[in-house]
Amino acid sequence: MKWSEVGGLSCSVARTASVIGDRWTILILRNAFLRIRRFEDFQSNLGITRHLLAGRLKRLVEEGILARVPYQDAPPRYEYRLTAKGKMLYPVLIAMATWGDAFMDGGHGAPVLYQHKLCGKIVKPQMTCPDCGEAMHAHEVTALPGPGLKLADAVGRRKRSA
Amino acid sequence: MKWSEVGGLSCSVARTASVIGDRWTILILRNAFLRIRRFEDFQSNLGITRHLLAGRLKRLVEEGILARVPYQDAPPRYEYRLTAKGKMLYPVLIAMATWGDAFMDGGHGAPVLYQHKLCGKIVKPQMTCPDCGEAMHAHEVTALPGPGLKLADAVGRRKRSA
DNA sequence: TGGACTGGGTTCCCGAAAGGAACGCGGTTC
DNA sequence: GAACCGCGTTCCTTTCGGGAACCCAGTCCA
Repeated sequence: MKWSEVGGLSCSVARTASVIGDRWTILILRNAFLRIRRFEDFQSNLGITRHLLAGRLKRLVEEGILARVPYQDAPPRYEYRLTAKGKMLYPVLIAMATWGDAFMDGGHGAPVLYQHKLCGKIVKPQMTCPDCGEAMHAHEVTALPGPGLKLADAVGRRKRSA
Repeated sequence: MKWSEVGGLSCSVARTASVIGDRWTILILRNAFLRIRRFEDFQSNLGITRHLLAGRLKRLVEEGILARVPYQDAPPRYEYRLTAKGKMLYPVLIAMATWGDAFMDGGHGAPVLYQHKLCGKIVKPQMTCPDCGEAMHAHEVTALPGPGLKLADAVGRRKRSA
């Protein structure tokens, strides 16, 4: 399955999903952002089987999202650290956390709070337009074909009936 | 597997991942945001098997992310529309699209551009702090235990060695 | 100097889920 | 009344995930 081209167009969401679009990978990244870096720590913290963890870490390293770096020489040991590319996934994780806090908290409130170091406030991060600074919601955004578009999409085939 | 509690804590990311954390579900939601609403359209657009599509749509309806609403009476036909809860997932999809555009474009540029209707500009949405308005990056955020936290996390067990 | 330990994996087996394709079914159109 | 449409469901095969055991180099300790 060529996930990156699912949907009849070269879709950035599909390409991203092809890399981080499974539960374990998302949770590994979450832990990576929480400064967990070692095989044993990922394994014990997540309860993932060693087998799957090895595969996921390998994939993330291949994709340049994690880097396998030595942290001691004798015996040689490695840890997995987010690369710059990996760190750029933070908005995805934060968006998921924010949504989960809002809708899946089971009535107990958010399990984790996010404090913005620059201003010191506990905040719920939001997606904004870098141009006008306003929050961006689904109905305020228009998707347009870009330069990397390869194939026609089904959008517009059936005109919005609402 | 109780995905919502993986990691030894009731994690919002895990809870969100338990609902939308697989490739097909993400792509279905992407299409839903692109105003695709009908079984046949999802199926032909994504190439997903009818079997899996039926299951994913059912799950998303159960979770209150999509609503199955009739659009004609004879014969009775239904379409799947994002609920308010579903629409709140837009930041997750936008974050994924933005990341994919930045790192997975294969050198061809972004396949889809996002125009903010309020200001008319083509933008790359970003995560910001609603308090101070600055962009939020991974190293500028501190995660703190919140009221919904049930169990101790491994964070802090091994003090940041970097 | 050899036994236990540690970090970081790999192998094996089995049951669950995904892929692919065909089938079903109520209702409508020609 | 045959074809068609929208929306699924069933069946079968292949792949993937869960669980546990095993491995292995290097170190620590007696």
